[in-house]
Amino acid sequence: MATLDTKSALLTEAETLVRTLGYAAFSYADLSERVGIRKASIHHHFSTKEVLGNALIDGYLERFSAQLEELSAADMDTSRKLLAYGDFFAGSLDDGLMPLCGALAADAAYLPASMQRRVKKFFELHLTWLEAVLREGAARRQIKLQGSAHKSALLLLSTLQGASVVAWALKDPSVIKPVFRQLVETMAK
Amino acid sequence: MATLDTKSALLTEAETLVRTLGYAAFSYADLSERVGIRKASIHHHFSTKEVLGNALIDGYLERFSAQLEELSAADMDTSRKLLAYGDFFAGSLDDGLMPLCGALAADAAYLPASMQRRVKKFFELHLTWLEAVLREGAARRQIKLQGSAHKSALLLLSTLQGASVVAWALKDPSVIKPVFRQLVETMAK
DNA sequence: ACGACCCTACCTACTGGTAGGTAGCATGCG
DNA sequence: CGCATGCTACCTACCAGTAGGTAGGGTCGT
Repeated sequence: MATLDTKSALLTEAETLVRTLGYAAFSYADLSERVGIRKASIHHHFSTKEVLGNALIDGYLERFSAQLEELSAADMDTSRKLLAYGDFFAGSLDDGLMPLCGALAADAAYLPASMQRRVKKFFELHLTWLEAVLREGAARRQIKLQGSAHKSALLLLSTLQGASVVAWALKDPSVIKPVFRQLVETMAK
Repeated sequence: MATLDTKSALLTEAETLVRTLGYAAFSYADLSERVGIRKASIHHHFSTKEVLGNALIDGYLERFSAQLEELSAADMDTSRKLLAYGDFFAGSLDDGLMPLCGALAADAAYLPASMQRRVKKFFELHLTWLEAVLREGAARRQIKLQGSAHKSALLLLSTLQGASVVAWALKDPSVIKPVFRQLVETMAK
C-alpha cells in the first residue's frame, strides 16, 4: 500500500514540477523534498529520470485517452463535444499549470528519444480523435469544415496548446476558454 | 570589432540553444564550445546567465517590433497583412527552432523575474499589434470579426504559438502556415 | 527468512560564477 | 621618440553547489 502511495505521490509531484518548471529544470532533490523521502530512495521506484519521465507521459496519455473515448461515445452535438474537449484540456490549467506535453515539447531537443516519441504520440492521439469528431460532425451537418478535417483538427489543437502558453506567459488563465469557444463557434454551422 | 563579433556570436548561438534545448537546459559550457572562447570569458560579455537571457529577449523584441511597425505601415489588405505576420513568425521555425518566447514561456516558473516580465511584454506587444490591425480591418470592412478584436487577436497569436509547438513535437514544420492561413481565411469576409 | 522500502553516505560530472593573470592595443605625457 | 598607464578580451585554475546515480545497510510486514 505504502508502495503505491509513494509511487503515485512521486508521479503526482513530478507532474506538477514538470508543468511549472519544465523537465530539465526540475530535479530529484526538488521531488524528494516534496514527497518526503530521500533523493536516493526515488531511484527505488524510478531507476532513472528518463523512466520517471516516460511513466509520467504514459499515465497522462492513458488518462487522456480514456476521457477521449468516453467523450467520443457520448451522445452529444459536435460543437458541444469539442467544447467539452477544450474544457478538460483547459481544466488542467485552472490550477495554473502548463499542459504536460506542451511543457515537454518546449525543451524537446533536450529530452531523451524515448520521451520524444511519446510526446509525438500524444499529439497524434489528439489529432486523430479531433479529426474523427470533425468528420462525423461534418457528415451529420452539425459543423461546416472550412478546410480538410485534418487541417481543422490541427487548428483546434494548436489553438488550445498555444492559448495555454499565452495564458501562462500573461499569467491569466482565463483567456483560454473564450478563445477556444470562439474558434468552435466559427466552425459551427 | 572583435568585441562586437564575439558578443553577437554569443547572442546568436545562445538563441539557437534556448530555442532547441530551452533556457534551463543550455549551459555556458555548451555556449563556449560553440563560440570558441572559454566558459569564463563569456562572463566578460554577459556577467550572468540572467543578463544574457534578458539581452536575448531584448534583441528579439527589438527586431520583432521593427518588423511589426514596418508591416503596420505597409499599404496592404488586412488578411494579407495577417498572413505576412504569420509568415515571419513561422519563418523562424523553418530552421527547426521553437519561437524564442514560446520556448521561454514553457519553463517560465524557472525564469528569473526580470525575464518573466520581458516575456510577458513580448506577448502583449504582439497582442496590441494584432488588435490594432484587426480593428482597422474591421473598420475598412476587409474582415469580419466574430468576437471582439481582443479575443480575435488572442486567437491568432495562440494558434501561431501552438502550431509551432505541435509542429515541433511532430517534427513537421510544414503544418504551421496552412493552419494559420485557414484561420485567417475564416476571418476574411 | 525474505523482499519491499527507505535510509546514510558517497560518487562523478557538471553547473554558474570568481580570482587572478596576460597579451595586445590605445592614449597621454615628458 | 620612449615609456608608463589603463583598457579590452581572453586565458587558466578554481570555487561551492547541485545534478543524476550507486553501494550497502537497517527496518518492517508477511
